[in-house]
Amino acid sequence: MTEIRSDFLKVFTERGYLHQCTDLDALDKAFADEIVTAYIGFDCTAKSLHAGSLMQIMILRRLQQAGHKPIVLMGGGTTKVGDPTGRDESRPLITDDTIRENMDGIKKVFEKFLTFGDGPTDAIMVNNADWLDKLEYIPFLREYGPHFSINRMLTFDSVKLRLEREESMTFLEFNYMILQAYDFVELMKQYNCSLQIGGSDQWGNIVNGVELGRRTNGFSLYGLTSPLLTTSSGAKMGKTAGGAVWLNEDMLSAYDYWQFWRNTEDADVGRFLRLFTQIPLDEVARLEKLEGAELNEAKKILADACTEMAHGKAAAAAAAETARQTFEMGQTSEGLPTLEIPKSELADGIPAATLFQRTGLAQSTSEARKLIKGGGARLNDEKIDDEKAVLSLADLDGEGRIKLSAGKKRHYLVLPV
RNA sequence: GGAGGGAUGCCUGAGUGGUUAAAAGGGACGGACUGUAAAUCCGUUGGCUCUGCCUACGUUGGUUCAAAUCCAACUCCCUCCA
Repeated sequence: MTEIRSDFLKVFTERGYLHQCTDLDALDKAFADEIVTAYIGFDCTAKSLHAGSLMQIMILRRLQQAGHKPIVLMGGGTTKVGDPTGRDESRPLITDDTIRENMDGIKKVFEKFLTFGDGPTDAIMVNNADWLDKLEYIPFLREYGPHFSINRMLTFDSVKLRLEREESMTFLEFNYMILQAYDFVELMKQYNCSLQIGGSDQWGNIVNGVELGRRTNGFSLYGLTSPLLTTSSGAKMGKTAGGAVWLNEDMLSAYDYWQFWRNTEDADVGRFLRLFTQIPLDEVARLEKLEGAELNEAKKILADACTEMAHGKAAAAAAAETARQTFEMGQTSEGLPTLEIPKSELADGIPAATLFQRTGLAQSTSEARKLIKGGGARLNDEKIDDEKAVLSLADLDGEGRIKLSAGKKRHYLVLPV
């Protein structure tokens, strides 16, 4: 193909967001000549999005910065059906109430990354339940059904893999791709949205939408996908000791979020800097060349930049400072996660295992006991040897608090009140 | 509607009357080594008021001194036939 001309696609390819495109040349021309409206859909299966969706969010942010219009499509309708892509089993059905709650939680994160409003390049958020809920079965089937070939649908990975693995796929799930295709056409009609972006696993769904638009209305639609993200050691992106790396502060603290990025594998630093920060490419090139322990500096810059975007400058700085005190100075920092317990309870004595369980450092008191037995539990930085140890006021440190640690990285402060 | 196969711990998957909280692998967590990395090695991996007790092999009931293992019914899934 010829040289890429548009600013957006230049950034998109240089930074490593590009996986596939339905027609890169034509799309490049569109981006160079006009304001393109593009959308990415998000399922409402949890109260917050997690790091796995961060790449899509960054893409919308970049799109807006390059002078185009992003649409955040909330899957209020499609979540009721459940995307079978990449799943061996049907999703459990989610109730309407839960979907609504999830959507409210997810909305919050976009305000941090995008500028919403009524201007030509302001982001908008729409909910596909607005049109999907109203569909009438027979008219919909008659109008759109003829454009879908079952033969073809069976060849899409989302369906094919299920059938090959001899897992069942219900008719409900089978319809997901039809609805997603219809979304695209609807967004084109309502908002002149001509581009759908998504992860590479969404390719089949996206292509369906592009074709449906062409067949029903003669639209010229485009599809663009980003690579599926895994860490260099092959693990799925977005897991940490405590579970998923949520983007909402009430699901995962800024400190833990910062820690997640700080713990990036060496081999991923450059890639993550390009994908998840806006640090200039020449600076990224310099950072990723650092060797050995020096690479840790790059990881801190990555963590700072990511945390700043998701939680704000102040929270990022606080998280970095807490980490510095905890790991580099070996001190007890105010910024660590904190649990308050009644002073009277501590005066009576409280088993260490129970306290570990209450902070969440251990899932159960049994697990806490095993942690102690295995030598991974510490009290004010001293190893706990007795799994039946009982803590009391005598265990408070000079500052009047107790620091509990599970392993080297997970710490908690217990404050008597 | 008919015939057959299946449902085991976070996941995959062995076990087909007692020594089974249940092999093995994966994942996860902890330890060692390091650089708050990876790889490697070691340990742990149902819960609790923990030398004991309680719950667990789809659900419910039964046989037995004893069941994940045998029987019956039910639920769900798969395959083939109509």
